[in-house]
Amino acid sequence: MSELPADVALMWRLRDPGRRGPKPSLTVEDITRAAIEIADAEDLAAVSMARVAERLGNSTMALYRHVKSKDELLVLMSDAALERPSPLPDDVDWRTGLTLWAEGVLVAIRKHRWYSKLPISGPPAGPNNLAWFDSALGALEDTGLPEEAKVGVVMGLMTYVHGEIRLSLDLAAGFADNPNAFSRYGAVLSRVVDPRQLPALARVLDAGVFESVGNFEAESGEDFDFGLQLYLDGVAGFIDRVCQAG
Amino acid sequence: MSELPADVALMWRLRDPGRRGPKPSLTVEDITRAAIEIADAEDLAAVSMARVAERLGNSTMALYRHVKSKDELLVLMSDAALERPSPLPDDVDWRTGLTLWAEGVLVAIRKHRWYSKLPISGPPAGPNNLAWFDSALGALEDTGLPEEAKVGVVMGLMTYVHGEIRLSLDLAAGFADNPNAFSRYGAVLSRVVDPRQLPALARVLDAGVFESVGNFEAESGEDFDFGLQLYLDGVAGFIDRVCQAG
DNA sequence: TCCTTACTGCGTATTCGCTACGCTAAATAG
DNA sequence: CTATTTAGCGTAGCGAATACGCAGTAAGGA
Repeated sequence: MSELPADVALMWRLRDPGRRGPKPSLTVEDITRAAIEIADAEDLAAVSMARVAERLGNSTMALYRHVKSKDELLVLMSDAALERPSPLPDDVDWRTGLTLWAEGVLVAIRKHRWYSKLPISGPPAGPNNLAWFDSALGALEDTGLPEEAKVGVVMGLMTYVHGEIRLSLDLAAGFADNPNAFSRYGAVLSRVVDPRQLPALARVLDAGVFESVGNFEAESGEDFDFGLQLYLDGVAGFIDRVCQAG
Repeated sequence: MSELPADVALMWRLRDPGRRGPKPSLTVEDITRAAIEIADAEDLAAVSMARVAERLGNSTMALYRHVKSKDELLVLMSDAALERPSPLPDDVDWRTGLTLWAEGVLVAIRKHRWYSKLPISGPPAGPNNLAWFDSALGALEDTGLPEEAKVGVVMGLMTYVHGEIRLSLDLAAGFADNPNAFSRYGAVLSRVVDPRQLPALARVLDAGVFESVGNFEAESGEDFDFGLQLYLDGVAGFIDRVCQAG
């Protein structure tokens, strides 16, 4: 029985209950929760070991008895911040299932706007992340795809969904700083784009695409769904192809 | 004539050539180039103002005459690190064009493995980023899509491509640290996944999907192309639908 | 020519972050 | 009761970003 990586063991709460020594007054979960609360209230950049310890009424160095480094804490946060997915209804087709799934991810991450600023440490390994992974795979159960293809489809979907969320949250942050940033973007580009050198972009600007002010939240939701449905269209074609061949 | 944002002005080299005072011994391009060289050779984390200044034979604080903050420097790096796209051949259809485009982005970013660790500061605004944007829009020129739809398609594509690159570069980094990390991943999961709670994932593990060791580079390239083609399948359907309706 | 003025380079110092190290005290095993 | 393990934490080292102000330099104007 080889050792599991330390962060995985922590996320799954697999620790031989240490016998000797004083009772811990802190748990890893406390630390993770406190860090998440700070990030929620302020920013990921506001999460320092000192701030977390202060919020728990402990000294900075006490945290290092429970967490090897700040990076490890970030890994723990990346699993703990996601709540479990609610189970998909049994009677929906794969496409509805994956759409619901994607919207669920969106809802879950929107509660923690710092989430997509976390560094990627590796493939999903914590209980919550794996539960989401499982949920998406489950939606493909009746498609008849081979397991490896399911993994490919779900990986691509995760990439798209996380990328889109990252982008829209970051743009939303810039938007909050400066409410007319979006229409201003069109103005800046038209000052700088030379139609000789960037003709296609110039046509887009002429068409006024970046001038609509509108409701930013709503528009970014539309973009999210638009790209998602394109990807799912592709998946549908892929499933047809595989199943006719099989 | 309203002011452009400072970073945009710097990226486009729009600065009234200062008249009085000593000749600058540094330029913004020097600074940006030095920072990129450090990041290439070591890591994005190795880029500190002190290191950049040292490499240029200047003092740390001298940099601040040319760059407002380190964040601004990162923005400059994010444009300067991308070389211009080579023009797409004139006679290819949109799909071939976008595939070439995506591969070009992949090649360009692979030269700077720190690229996807940069924080997103906003929509593309520098000359190189906009050239890539223009290039992708140009590939859709003959499709008859309205300009706004082209933008949506390209935005989704950028999201997917950048997300996939980010993921694959980060996994590759973990892989370099520990060459059997991938097969180890399967072992870790099977230790931790309960088939009762995560049945779909357990089936994937049983099928041995995470046990192939193989050539990691090649496999990640396949995944990249697989997801890309799924997305482009979706775009093809979208174009058909729009053009039939129009 | 000489002064004014704007601008560059840079030394100093502050503030903040992560974390190695080692001490003290607590709790348990034998 | 003693030895051992472990928790909390104070101190200190190191490195990073950057505010501030001084000194020297080159152009414009008299």
